[in-house]
Amino acid sequence: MEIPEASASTNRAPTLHDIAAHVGVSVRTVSRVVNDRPGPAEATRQRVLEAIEHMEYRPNLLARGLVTRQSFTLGLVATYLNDPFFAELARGIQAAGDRLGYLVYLTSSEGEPGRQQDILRSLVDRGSDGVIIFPVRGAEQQLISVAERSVPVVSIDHRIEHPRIGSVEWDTEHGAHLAVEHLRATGRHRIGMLSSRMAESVDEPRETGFRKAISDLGYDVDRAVVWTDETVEGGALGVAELLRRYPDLDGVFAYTDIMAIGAMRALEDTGRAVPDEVSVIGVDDVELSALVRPALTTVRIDREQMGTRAVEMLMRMRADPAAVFQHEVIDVSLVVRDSG
Amino acid sequence: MEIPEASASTNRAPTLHDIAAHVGVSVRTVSRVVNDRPGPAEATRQRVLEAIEHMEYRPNLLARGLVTRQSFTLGLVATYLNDPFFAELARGIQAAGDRLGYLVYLTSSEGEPGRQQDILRSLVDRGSDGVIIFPVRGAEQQLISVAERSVPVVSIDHRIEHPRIGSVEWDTEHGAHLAVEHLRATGRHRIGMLSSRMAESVDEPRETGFRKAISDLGYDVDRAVVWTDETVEGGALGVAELLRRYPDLDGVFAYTDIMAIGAMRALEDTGRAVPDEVSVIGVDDVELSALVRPALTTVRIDREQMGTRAVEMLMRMRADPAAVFQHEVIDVSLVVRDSG
DNA sequence: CAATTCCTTGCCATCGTTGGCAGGGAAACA
DNA sequence: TGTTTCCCTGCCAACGATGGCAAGGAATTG
Repeated sequence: MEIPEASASTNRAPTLHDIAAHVGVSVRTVSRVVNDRPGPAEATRQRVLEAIEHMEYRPNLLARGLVTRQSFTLGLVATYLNDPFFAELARGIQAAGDRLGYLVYLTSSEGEPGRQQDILRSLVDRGSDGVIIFPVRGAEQQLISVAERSVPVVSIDHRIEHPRIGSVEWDTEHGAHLAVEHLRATGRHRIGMLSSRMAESVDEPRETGFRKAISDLGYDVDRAVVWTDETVEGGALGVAELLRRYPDLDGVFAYTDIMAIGAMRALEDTGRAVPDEVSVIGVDDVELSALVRPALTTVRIDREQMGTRAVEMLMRMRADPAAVFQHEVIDVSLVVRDSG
Repeated sequence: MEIPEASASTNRAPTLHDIAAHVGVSVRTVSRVVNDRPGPAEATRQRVLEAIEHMEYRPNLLARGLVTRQSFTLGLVATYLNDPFFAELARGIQAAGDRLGYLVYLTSSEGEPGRQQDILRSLVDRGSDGVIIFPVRGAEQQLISVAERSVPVVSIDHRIEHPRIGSVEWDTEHGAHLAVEHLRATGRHRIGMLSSRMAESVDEPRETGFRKAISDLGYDVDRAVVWTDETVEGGALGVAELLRRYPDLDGVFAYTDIMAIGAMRALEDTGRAVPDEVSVIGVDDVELSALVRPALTTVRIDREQMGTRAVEMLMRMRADPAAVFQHEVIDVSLVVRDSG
């Protein structure tokens, strides 16, 4: 009564060694059973399996990863975690990874190159088997470093010209066309775009599509674009700037739904009715867009499909490290609701 | 010229061994420098640091974790990833973990015990240093198993009576009081509650608070509660059921904002004006709630603070595994907007 | 019955790191 | 100059798993 029982419940987890000792075979044999590899006789296999069950053995994935150089871990680097867009994308990626036994590190760069660098290092240090990333514009070199350390990288929504980096993109240039054409078909002719601050210094398909689509309208295409944050506030600020430039503004094409919603609120605050006086169209089709009033007209991009395709591409790159230049483009479609 | 240069760019990452060989010291010495431990002379330290810099050495965290039994990895098990509530919580947790050098596995149980079990195993197998979880009700035993494998567990919003499991909760019973009192103060007397399906078989503070707060209204408290999914659709379906029971319904208290929004949409669809005919109050104060129209009145629960506190508690449990019974309660407040 | 083959199993090294301990050299003391 | 002390440094084992190879035994063949 005086010696307290060793707390069996907090014991170290059993290892291959413990199972081997218990059954009376070698560690190597147990390992073969665990990995379902040929060798062990049926009788041995059964005894080992029983011990595994009974002792609640679970393989140590750190140790296994050290030898096999596979951690069954994936990294997702989003931009903003609280943007519902990424949440839905993460869901698609997680679901796809899940089927293959992968667990996902979810992180966010907050759009800062320094943070992105830290995160990428952190992922590589932990032996991630691949990285799916919404790259911060202008920090492509970081991705190249990762890829050259033999970690597959898939870039989302932004093509990077490097033989070891794949990409999955939406055809947002086409999406911009659809949006602007819809605005024009409904009689709008003073159309501005709220673009992303991240797109300011690079060619961005949504902007390109927008510029092309309004180029014949007879006013300065460049002034029709405002760069701002990809947030609700950013959208509100951006539309205020557009109104300053064009008091007769009657159509807005926003880089994301979130920005479009900010724009709608700001327009209402200045007493302009949406869509009666100004139409607003976004891009993404986040769940929220169907819930706000007026419900947002938007260019739908399929995030579940994106997640699946990105993970599949990663797996292909893993299987064949020499594979080169993979770029996939996913179709988009216009969802017409009430805002435009 | 005939022998192609070994592609330096895709070489294996350098190890302690490589650094040691390059500088001409032992692996042990390099390890000491990397970990900033006393021993190496200043001159040696400098030479090693230079080599580390020059060869771009990064420690292999799998190998380190194997020895030290620390992976600098945290697991977060949410319920639904696409619920903005969790996205904002994840953000708080990630920010807190980040400061301490931890990376976060983000996963979702989808409310299914089986999935929760798989995820927990997966996290433990990868040597996670701790788990923060929104537990599936009725599957508490799974958490206990994890805790007894010496992995700290912090449960969110649901207390589990076990010495090795901590919890961080919001005072949602008080929140329910605030909500119902506000409804009554604004003249409502036929008030129903949309509760969570997960709460059907257990005592749930929000329900308890609700029941107490309407107990003197003179109608059957039990019939005033409907259990439904924590989704937009769930909210819509639930409010339809409440209307069937009480055609003169004039107040709704929902388990979450998302459900409240679904309820608002369903009420509008039946021609009932919010808040003129029926008031709606939610719980959470997700970003979305300020954006929908009418803007949602809600019980605000602070998710950033929650994330920080949960991570801090995990660290305390790690530091002192014998620590027992930690339960923290975070205050809530009513945010009055337009819906009620 | 001896030789060959196949099936099963075990031993040893390895992955990249850290912990414990011992040893070498220089500095400090007597 | 001999001895003690204190820095530094390096060797070996360990963490928990897998890979390559060899060895033991049974089964098959000549």
